[in-house]
Amino acid sequence: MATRAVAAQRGLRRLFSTSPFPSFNPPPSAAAAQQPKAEPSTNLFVSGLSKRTTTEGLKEAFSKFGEVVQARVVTDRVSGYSKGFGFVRYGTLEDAAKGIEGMDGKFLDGWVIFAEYARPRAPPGPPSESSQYGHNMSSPYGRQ
DNA sequence: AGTGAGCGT
Repeated sequence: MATRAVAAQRGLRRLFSTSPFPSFNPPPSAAAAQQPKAEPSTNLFVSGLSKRTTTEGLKEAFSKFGEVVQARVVTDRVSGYSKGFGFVRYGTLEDAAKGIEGMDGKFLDGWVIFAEYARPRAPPGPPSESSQYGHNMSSPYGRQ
């Protein structure tokens, strides 16, 4: 038997084969905490990247399926090494969809990569003192 | 660390 690499990703799709109780309805709020399919977005989250994969390599790989406006491989801020995942932004939603269908589960630099719609980075909030990094060089004033 | 799931400088 050949070893097959099954892309299990993060979550498992639970299928409802048959309803044991036809009188009852499936729980509406049971799995409503998370959408099975991410909302269409021009931002793509790409994981499973090789440590050797860089931003231009990622952009070149995804540019074959659409116009990549912005691409970035997330690297450590201190060392500068790749964390193994990155983000790709297309110009349109359809190009983003083609990019996912074209690159998800494919190989890049010897590693299987996973492409999906990325979540919103951060909600546009008011100027707050919240800082994810050490220094808090806040300039709350002069902000429009 | 060469770390291997994940959502960003």
